Amino acid sequence: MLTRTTIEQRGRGMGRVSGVRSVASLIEMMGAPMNFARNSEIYGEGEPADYLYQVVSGTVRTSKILADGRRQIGSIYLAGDIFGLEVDDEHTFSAEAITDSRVLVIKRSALISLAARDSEVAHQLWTLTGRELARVQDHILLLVKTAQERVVGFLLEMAERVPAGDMIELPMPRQDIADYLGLTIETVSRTLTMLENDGAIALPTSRRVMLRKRALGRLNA
Amino acid sequence: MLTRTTIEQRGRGMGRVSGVRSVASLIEMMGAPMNFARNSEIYGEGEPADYLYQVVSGTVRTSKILADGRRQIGSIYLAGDIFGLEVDDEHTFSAEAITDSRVLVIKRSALISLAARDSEVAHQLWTLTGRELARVQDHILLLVKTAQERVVGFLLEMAERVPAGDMIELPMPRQDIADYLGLTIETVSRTLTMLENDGAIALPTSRRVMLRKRALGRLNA
DNA sequence: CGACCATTTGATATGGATCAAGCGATGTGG
DNA sequence: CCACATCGCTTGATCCATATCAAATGGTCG
Repeated sequence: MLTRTTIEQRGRGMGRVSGVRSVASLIEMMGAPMNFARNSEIYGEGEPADYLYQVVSGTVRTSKILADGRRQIGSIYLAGDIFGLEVDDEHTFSAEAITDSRVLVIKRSALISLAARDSEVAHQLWTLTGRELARVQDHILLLVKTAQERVVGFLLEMAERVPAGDMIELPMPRQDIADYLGLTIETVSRTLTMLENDGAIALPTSRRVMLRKRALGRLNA
Repeated sequence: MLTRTTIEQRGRGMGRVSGVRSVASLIEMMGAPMNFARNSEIYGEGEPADYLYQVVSGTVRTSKILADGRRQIGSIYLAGDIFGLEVDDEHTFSAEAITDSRVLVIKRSALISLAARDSEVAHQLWTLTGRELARVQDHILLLVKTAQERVVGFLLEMAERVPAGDMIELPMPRQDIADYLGLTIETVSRTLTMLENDGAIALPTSRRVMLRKRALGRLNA
């Protein structure tokens, strides 16, 4: 865990930055790198949302534990994705590294005060939140479908997001897929074997999936 | 349906407005009133998102039809709520009036250009999108629970949002509740009668619900 | 009163959860 | 280098919550 001091040092002086207005490039220029081991917490639910994060490598999830102990995964972030941005001052979900991950961290207050002066930055913050909203809305649509449709939807989403061809490497174990889709690991597993039997995918290893998009598209009601 | 001309006329001159920076009050001052009959469309999925809306009276839903014909309701808007704000240029859901409704309409482009000059307005737009995000995230948590928990969650949400005591008037028929919760009307109906039998609610009419919050809270895992 | 629509109630079917066991890869200690 | 423990995944058997199909009831408006 990086110390607060280090982050402040790197975050300092943002007011002087000029001509750079993409939040992503601000993070890339001034973010402090931090490493998180598999399953370690990046921030907790209810904690003050003091930082904004960008995934450099690895995979991150946000999640919430329900009263009955079940866990719901809200979002999944892959390399390049920005997460942890809140409009309120508190994180509404917690965030954990799914695999060993490297992220860049930048102070939220610095961005917000920059946004007050620079309308381009303000627009970017808005856009980031809007993208998040769009993803969550898509997620809702997934959650009301059948198990097969959820799994197919998940695979197609991953195929879009990991820059690869038809062979994708799942960035997470079955349990995380299940908690993202609101299913059990057994159902996820069975559904994948079913898809394999139907020739819609191939599973050379449990983490590698060969997608036959034509067939999947047909199953993706 | 109000003509475009009328809306443009009222929307004109926003640049001259000064000292008023809440989006809600901008809409109230300059919005054009429109009326929509029960079940009529306010805007369609995929249409350009040229306007922003505020409910004056009535109830509005946003929805999407899934490939199999089922309908998912994304959000519900009551008097005072702002809806239709998009970061992209297109509406991702359609919006319909659940009951006869009156809404105020304002041009999105006017707000966006105002936001470019006025950081307070920019911050407001961001906040509105952030609130929407928070609601959708809560909605996701509802959708992975049992039928009883979903219905209880819905009732408690309504109790918070309609300014009333323990007796609330449901602003929508069973079918809309079902489509919001990802259930069938039969399950919603049965669950309500069950809650009544358990003494957690009373149902003097199908639209009026007397909430015994103590009991409901206990059921709301 | 009668027609229509929303809601409730009933009977049955089924998709996914649960409980349980087996399997295959990875890693560790002897 | 092999035996064994561990962990993630798959497969199997059964159960149960909710969907589906069907009919009855109730409330509203002409």
